[in-house]
Formats: sequence, structure tokens, C-alpha cells
Amino acid sequence: MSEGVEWAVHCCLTLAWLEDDRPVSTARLAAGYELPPAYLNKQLQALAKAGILTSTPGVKGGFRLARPLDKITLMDVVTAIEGPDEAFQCTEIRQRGMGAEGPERRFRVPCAVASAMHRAELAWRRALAAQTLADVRAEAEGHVPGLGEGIQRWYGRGASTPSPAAPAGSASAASRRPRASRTSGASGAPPATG
Amino acid sequence: MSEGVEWAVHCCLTLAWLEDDRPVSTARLAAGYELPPAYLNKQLQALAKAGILTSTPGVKGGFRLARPLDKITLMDVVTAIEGPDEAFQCTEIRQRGMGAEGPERRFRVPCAVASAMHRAELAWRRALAAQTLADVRAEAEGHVPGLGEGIQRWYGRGASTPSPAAPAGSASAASRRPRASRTSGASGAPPATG
DNA sequence: ACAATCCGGATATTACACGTCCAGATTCCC
DNA sequence: GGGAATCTGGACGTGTAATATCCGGATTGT
Repeated sequence: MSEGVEWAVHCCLTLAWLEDDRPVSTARLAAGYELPPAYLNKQLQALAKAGILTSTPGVKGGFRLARPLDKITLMDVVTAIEGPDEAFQCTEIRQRGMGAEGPERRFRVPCAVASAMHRAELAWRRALAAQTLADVRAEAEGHVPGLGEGIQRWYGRGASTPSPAAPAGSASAASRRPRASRTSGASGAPPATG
Repeated sequence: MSEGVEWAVHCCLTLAWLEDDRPVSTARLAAGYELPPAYLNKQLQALAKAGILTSTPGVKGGFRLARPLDKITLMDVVTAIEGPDEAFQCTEIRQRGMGAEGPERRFRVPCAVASAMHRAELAWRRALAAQTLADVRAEAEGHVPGLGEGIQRWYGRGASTPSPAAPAGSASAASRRPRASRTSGASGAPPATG
């Protein structure tokens, strides 16, 4: 699954935590998580096209939540970023080679392998659709009580200058960090116990 | 999800349908589905390393099922081919930018976004683990009654020459076919209604 | 008018899935 | 014992998609 999903969920939560009707620009959202602004904008555009965010152009423009968090499921966000395709794509190898003879017999019969993978995918999608961003927000606040206030404070004083410890060019510099490789052991990831 | 999962499941089913204790070589399995033999061998090796198949070297060697189909779940095959990593990889962007201040607070707290995605992944894995290859085989035979006999017949006479309509070089030629693009409409895929 | 922003496309870079090839080891058959 | 077929593991090449940047155009606030 692409990294954009993580970015999208966190940005939606941030927009809700700010509790501010004014739109938030891509640059400010990107600074809040040290993400490459131009690329984050692509993900936000996808969210807007999916109806999860609304975008307003102009000098005071940016993105806002199109509806409250309890009306946005994780399935909505994943579909907006990843597209509607299933993870398992049946290429019908059963109809090649030995299955090629007598094509009139098997052609319209569903592939049992694809059907089974499809059922598992449905279970995944149902689990995603059963969890709203409001649920995720509540769980995060349960872990860290002062979360919303801290974010409001950061965005309140941060304005366009991202952070005292992070000057303007830090976002593009931090963006060069590659995703942690699965094969390499615990290299750069913090413990994050739990 | 990589294409190797489809190959692996179909190959396991074929090995069961043959009802023959003798090992089947990569070349014969590849010919049966017009797959690139060298690359299919990589997937079969992964299945062997996962304990799903057993491999025997030598001139009459090849691959056999390590246990009956009802002891092999789709989860086993997917894990063998795709590895143990979850689809959603949390990169902890919550601890970058505004979350970087006060690292002592949030570091050991689980990420609610990752937790929610993890629950969905668990639902997927449970659904995969609940379906054995015996279930898939039964469903396929329900669709096409004569399936096992047809495969036995093909492998019985096919020997090392793959097929009358498919000469020796056809497998590598057919392997050049790219996976159907999601964006392009119905281009090359057969109807496969169901 | 100007600056900040969104929008959409073009382009570059990187990672990974896909696929081939080769040397080595093992086993079967002659 | 020798040769052929096969598995094993690694190196290597290729092509596509994810990642990331940039630019021109449109829109809006100051």
C-alpha cells in the first residue's frame, strides 16, 4: 500500500483537530509532518476529487474537510488514494496452456482462486469501512490526551514558518528519506512500542 | 499483490489433481500454464522454503505437496510468496514536524492510524486463513466437473513436450504479456462472467 | 497589480516486480 | 563413472509504478 494513505489519514485528522473553518494550505500541512509539499498536494487533490476534502483556490485558499470525521471511513480514504482495484488481480492463467483447449467450456466459469481471494479482500474492505476517522481520532486522543490542543498551538503560532527547529528548506531535505526496507533490520525506525 | 500468488495456488492445486506421488518438475508445471519456467521456479522455491512443497533434486526430481490440501490455507501461500510484512507500513510521520517536539511523550505510544489499518489487515488474514486449498479445489470442481481428469490427461501425455498447439518456445513468448493495466478499459481480458 | 494558492500535466528519479542466466550440487540412468 | 536433468542460490537485466519535482494556467485575497 502506498505511503500516501498514511499521509492522507493524518492530514484529515489534523484538519479536524484544528477546529477551524478556514482552509489550510498544502504547504502548512506538509510542514506539520515534514512531507514534500508538491507530492502531498497530489494526495490532497485525490482526496478532494473523492469528496473527502473541499479545496478553495486563491491566496487564502487550501483544503477543508468536506464532512465530519464520523462520516469518513478508512475505506473512503484508502479508495481515494489507492484506487478501486483489488490487490489480487486474476490473470486467468488457468485458461492458458492446458486450459486453452476447449475454451467454450471454461470461459464463463468464475475462477475459484480469484473468488477466494475476493472474499478475503471483502473482509478487509468491510473492516476498513467499519472504522471511521472519528474512531481513529478518539483512539489517538485516548493515548495522548492533549493531542488536539498541541496541534492547534503548533498551527496557531507556526503560520508559514514551519517550526523553530525546522527551517524552511527542511521539508524537501527530509523528503529524501526512503521508506524503511523490510529486509533490513531495525535501522531507522523508532521503537514505537505497542 | 504479486502475480506469483496466483501461480503458486494454481500449481499447488495441479499437484493435488495429478494424484501422483512422483515429483513434478518446474518445466512441466510451467508448460501447463504457459509460465516462464525460471521465474516460476523462484516461486516454487519460496513454497518449498515455507514447507508447503517438498523439492527433490536429480533427473527425476521436482516438487510435491508437503501435506494434503486441507492443511494448506490461502494465508500460507500468500505469506510464502509475499512475505510476512503488512500492506500498510507506518512510517511514523506523526513524530515528524510538529510531533518532533517532546519526543519523550509520544514515542512509546502506538499510532492509532497504524492500529486501525492493522485491524483491517487482521480481518484479511483471518479470511485467508479460513480458506484451505481443499475448499478452493472443491469450488473449482463444482464449477467444472471433469477438471481433475482433464489435468491428469494433459500431464499424462504431455511429458516434456508441453502441448500440440504450444511448441517449446511459446512459454517465454507468452510470458512477455504484461499484466492488464487498471486504467485502460477492457482490453485483453476474457469475459469470465461471475 | 501582485502574491499565494489550487489544478493538471510533463518530467525526472528511485524502488521493486518481473524475468533471465549461470555455476554448483544432487540424483537418475546408461 | 559419465552424462543428463533437475533443484539451489545468486547475480544481472528490464520495465513499470511509486515517488518527487517543476511549470503554466486559473482563481482569489490584499
